[in-house]
Amino acid sequence: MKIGELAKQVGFTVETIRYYEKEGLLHPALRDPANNYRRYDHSHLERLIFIRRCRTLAMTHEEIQVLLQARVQPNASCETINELIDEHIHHVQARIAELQILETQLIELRGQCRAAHTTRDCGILRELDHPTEELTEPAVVHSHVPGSQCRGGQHK
Amino acid sequence: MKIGELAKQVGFTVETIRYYEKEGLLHPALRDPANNYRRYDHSHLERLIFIRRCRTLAMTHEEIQVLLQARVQPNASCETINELIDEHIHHVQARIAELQILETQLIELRGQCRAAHTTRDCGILRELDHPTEELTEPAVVHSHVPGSQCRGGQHK
DNA sequence: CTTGACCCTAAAGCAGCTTCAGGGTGTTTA
DNA sequence: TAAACACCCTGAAGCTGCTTTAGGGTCAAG
Ligand SMILES: [Zn+2]
Ligand SMILES: [Zn+2]
Ligand SMILES: [Zn+2]
Ligand SMILES: [Zn+2]
Repeated sequence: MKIGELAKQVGFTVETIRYYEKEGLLHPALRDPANNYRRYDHSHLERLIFIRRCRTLAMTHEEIQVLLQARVQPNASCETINELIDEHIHHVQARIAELQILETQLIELRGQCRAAHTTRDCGILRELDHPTEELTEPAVVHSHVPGSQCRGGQHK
Repeated sequence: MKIGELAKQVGFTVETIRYYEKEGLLHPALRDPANNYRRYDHSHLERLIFIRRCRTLAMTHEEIQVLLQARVQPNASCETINELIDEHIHHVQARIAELQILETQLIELRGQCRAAHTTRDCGILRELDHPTEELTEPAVVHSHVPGSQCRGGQHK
């Protein structure tokens, strides 16, 4: 099948699939000699489904590579896999903890302004200007899983 | 004061401060005509402290710009500020919710392998290969606050 | 007068894509 | 038969918020 159909089947865009090939996550497809189009078979599809599931679980390409390796070594011990998943769970839990601290701080900050008034008298700005507690220290350390930063608003 | 001292006072690196100037978060500093070094005064310091607090709270530069604007318009209503903070709290809460779903899924996945054996028989790989439930759907939608993805391990 | 600490700029790198620019292929339809 | 349209290709740049690198000037102390 051609890349467009593959994309539809697995739920990636064609660009993403080409990107994965370039990154080495997906084996290069055979090319149709007539037009140089990529041709995919069932093994590509299975591999992409696997990758998609891993990405859905927020693994890095590096982590996924390890799992893909293990997948083609059926006689090896699965200890590596277990460790990887365990570590990854820690990554996610660490990020959750960071974000929960953030949430608390933000809600407290929000509480500094109840009624609408001029910015001059806004408790929020005041708080941001003169951090009261030493919450100046980064609640968000750079743990392995990002997600502390707030990205540009693409929600309409 | 020079950039190095300012950096020490506010806890940014000099590179970050120069970067903020280039991005328009921080007003360009006056330059010492003799050597072209940047010279900072107290207002720069205050502004940087404000920015630092906002970054600690995981706001984007865009969000911070809005707050900085409000800060220099003392007679405007602080409604904008309240809305911004409220929205930002939602960003964080949404990301926490996503990560908690992730956590649940990962722990369930981990439960597929109890004893160590060969990868051929590993329940984890099996599960990743053939997603049982339709958890194939992205638990991690791209909400405004990132943090679903797991970045390359820089923890030693 | 050299060492070391500090300052400068411009460009590239990070993760994981997405978007763009510029062009070929292939089927359908007016 | 030609235009329209959907699909394919490549390579490079853009996104976020910095950090790192390369390559160089400035200045105080020893
Ligand atoms: Zn991880
Ligand atoms: Zn207010
Ligand atoms: Zn936000
Ligand atoms: Zn196992």
